Amino acid sequence: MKSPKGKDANPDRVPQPFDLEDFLPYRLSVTSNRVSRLFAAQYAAQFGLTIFEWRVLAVVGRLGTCSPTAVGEWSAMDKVKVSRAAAALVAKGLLRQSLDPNDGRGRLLRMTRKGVTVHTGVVPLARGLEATLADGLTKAEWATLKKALQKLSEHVGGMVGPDPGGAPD
Amino acid sequence: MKSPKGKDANPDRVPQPFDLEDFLPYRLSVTSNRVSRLFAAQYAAQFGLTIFEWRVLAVVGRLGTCSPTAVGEWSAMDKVKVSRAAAALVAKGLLRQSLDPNDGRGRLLRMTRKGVTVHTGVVPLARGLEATLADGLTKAEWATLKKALQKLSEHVGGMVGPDPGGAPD
DNA sequence: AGGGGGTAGTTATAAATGAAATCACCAAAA
DNA sequence: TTTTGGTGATTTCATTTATAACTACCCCCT
Repeated sequence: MKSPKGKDANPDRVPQPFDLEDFLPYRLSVTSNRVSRLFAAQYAAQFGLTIFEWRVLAVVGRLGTCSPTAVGEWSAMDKVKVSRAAAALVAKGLLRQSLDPNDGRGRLLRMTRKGVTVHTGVVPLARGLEATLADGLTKAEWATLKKALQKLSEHVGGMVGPDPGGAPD
Repeated sequence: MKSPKGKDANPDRVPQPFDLEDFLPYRLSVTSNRVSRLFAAQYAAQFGLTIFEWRVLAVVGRLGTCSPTAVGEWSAMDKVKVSRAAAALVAKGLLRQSLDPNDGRGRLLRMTRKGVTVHTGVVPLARGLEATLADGLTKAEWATLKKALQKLSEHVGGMVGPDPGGAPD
């Protein structure tokens, strides 16, 4: 329950009331976490994937064979997360990792047949879940939400370090 | 950099392109994390507080003397997080914890004088930072963003377990 | 040709987290 | 009054996650 019922017969609070409920960073965090948990539960239940694994799979699906670095750039994940998620996907047989013939340091990730199968299964799930989110809002609200998040993200991105991947989708 | 420059001369991607960039849960997560890191850095630098400590302080400031459970309800934090953050605040001398005279199991949290001082210092910082976020958007976008997050949060809250507090503000 | 400085990716170490166990207590029923 | 089931809060422990260190390599410069 969000706003506990009981009367607050409490005298000793500070003068200028500050409400977390109305504070955007808080709202953003709470909403993001709830959404993430919902999606994570579904990815896990239906395909045994974590959010980060799903992100990596999505990027490799999108780009085709590509480097872990590229995956990181497209998924806002740091290299450690990419490395671990990719290793997990390789272990599950959804991805293959090979050496980059053009750069001895680099690696290349590509989907296996099984990876493609899973990918084509997860994408509709993701889209479907996203659609159920959209259900709760008007078309206009949804559009503005997306745009506003994008703008906020860029605006803030300028005053903060590189993305570590953070909380899951 | 978000969209790496290089042409993708890559043939082997899946048929139906799926773009993480355009996927709301992803955008929400990335934005939330960036905002959280920005705020966390400021709270830490200026007042030596973590996000969770700040949340607890904000709630106790808002409600006055109250139980850890109440703090959890108002801050979307689970009891373990509240317990730890409260302990840290007590150690820092910003909060005092006492026994609930009406219930031997319960505890009561109240701010010390020092706690009040810090609170009245952090609140303007938080408001100021929030205002710089708002700078990046139009008034209308900001308002819709808040409303949309609220609605989304409630909409999703219905299909997911209780809030664990998750990623910081 | 052989440093020096830099990048790609992985691995190790330390700190943060969450689930479950624990402790102390309450309140209702027998 | 003792038992039983349950709640508030803390603590423990296994896992997750972040930070830092490391390995292997590239490339430019001299």
